[in-house]
Amino acid sequence: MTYRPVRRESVSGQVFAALRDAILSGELAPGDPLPAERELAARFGVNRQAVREAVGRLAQVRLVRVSQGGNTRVEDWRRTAGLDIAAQLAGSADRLAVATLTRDMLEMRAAVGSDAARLCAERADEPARATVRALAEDYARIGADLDALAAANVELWRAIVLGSRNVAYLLSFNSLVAHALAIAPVPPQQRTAELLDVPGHLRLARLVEAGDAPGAYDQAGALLGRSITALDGRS
Amino acid sequence: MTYRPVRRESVSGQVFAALRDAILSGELAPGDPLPAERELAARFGVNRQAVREAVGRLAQVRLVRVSQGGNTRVEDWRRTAGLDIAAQLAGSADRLAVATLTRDMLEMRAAVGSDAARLCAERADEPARATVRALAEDYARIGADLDALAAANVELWRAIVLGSRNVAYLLSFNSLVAHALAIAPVPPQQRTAELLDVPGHLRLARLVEAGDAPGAYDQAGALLGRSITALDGRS
DNA sequence: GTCGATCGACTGGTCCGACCACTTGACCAG
DNA sequence: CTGGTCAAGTGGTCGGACCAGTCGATCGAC
Repeated sequence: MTYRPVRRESVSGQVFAALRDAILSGELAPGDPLPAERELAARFGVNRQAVREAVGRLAQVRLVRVSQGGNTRVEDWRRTAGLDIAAQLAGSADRLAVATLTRDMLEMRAAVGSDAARLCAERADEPARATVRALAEDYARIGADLDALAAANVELWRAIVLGSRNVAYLLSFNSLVAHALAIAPVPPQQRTAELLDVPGHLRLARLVEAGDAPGAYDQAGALLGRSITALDGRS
Repeated sequence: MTYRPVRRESVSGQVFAALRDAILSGELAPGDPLPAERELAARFGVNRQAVREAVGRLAQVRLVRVSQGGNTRVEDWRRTAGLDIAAQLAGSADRLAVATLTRDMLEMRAAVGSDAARLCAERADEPARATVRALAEDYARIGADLDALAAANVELWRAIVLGSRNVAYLLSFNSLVAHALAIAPVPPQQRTAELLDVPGHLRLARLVEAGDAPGAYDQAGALLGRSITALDGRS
């Protein structure tokens, strides 16, 4: 048998998850007041502090809005929540399938990634270009191990995004990576075509290093687009 | 004189802000252990609960990682943090200028927005298309009031992003909008050219409604790119 | 001396019960 | 109708206690 880490979640974490799911699933509709903290504490059978921590985290991701004296109200996550809750949308959201979510992430990755490659070719400094080149060469040395390729792929792309000198892209990239791990492990078999295209990645690195912005943009789009079409079939 | 809301921030909010700034500014380096909660409470002169709430929020945005028994350690926000902290990077981050951050946001908006327009033209259902059309017509009726245009612009784009049926884009859009409000009010004078191009927005809406994906993509890119170049000059 | 178990100090996690600060709405006087 | 008062309810803070893990120093067996 395989040994996996024992499930060990803090009380406040469980409360957070429960409320989050209730909100994302629509059970608690936008505008609804959350039950009072004291009541939630009683209902969950935990201390009020635990509830407060959970609510604080919910507020941090803008799933609720608290106001002293007044009620804590459920926000409309479609209008307020940020990319960081995407992963947690998988099971809980209305009828949102994992496949759809994955497709969405891949699409965004393609849009952001190719523009980052363009900017990287345009304004990365020398060290950054060298890093991209080195990581691309590492990538080429790996072989056919899909998991290793996926890991190295993340590092290569991180270097490209860093080279783009665009913080927004960098932070989005972090979210996408984090969620890719959180959701279904981004079916690597669906990324086979992309990951195994070693020459394509080398070419991308060369274009970036040469400062060929349009070329890098196109090549990045070609690479990243592959996994999307691989995933299509319903849509 | 103008009356603005009195500044009123909760204790835990202040602690959160202080620690966040210390991390984003590099004062607390990645890997560093955070002082113990009890000590932070003493140093800030607040109760430990307040500290705990602040730390919980920091963990939620992945600026720190807590582990029972062990120390709470500072994460490398460049590798872990999500888009939601972007706004708060403005003053605190290393040497990150507001102008750069704004440019980054605009660039991302352009990349995401134009692809969203493409997808919206491709797979929005009828009601969604009708909404886009209606909002574009509203937009055209506003006139030269830049603030009103900016507000209507957000709604129009929200409809387009919704029509794209891509949740990742939707959530990113939320973050971008939220932060645009948080940072410098996105110098509207730098968006003048974009905002005042009413025919351009109407054309975009028509292309979306007609299902012309490439056309919508190009038109969106043209509109959104304008504010970036308007902001350039150093770069 | 090396290895391993033990133990204690320290850190985060939870709980209790109390009080403060604020909002809301009912009520009442003008 | 207006404005003020008041009580109830809600979030915010406090302190002090104890539980539950981690980590390193210590000490015994080999």
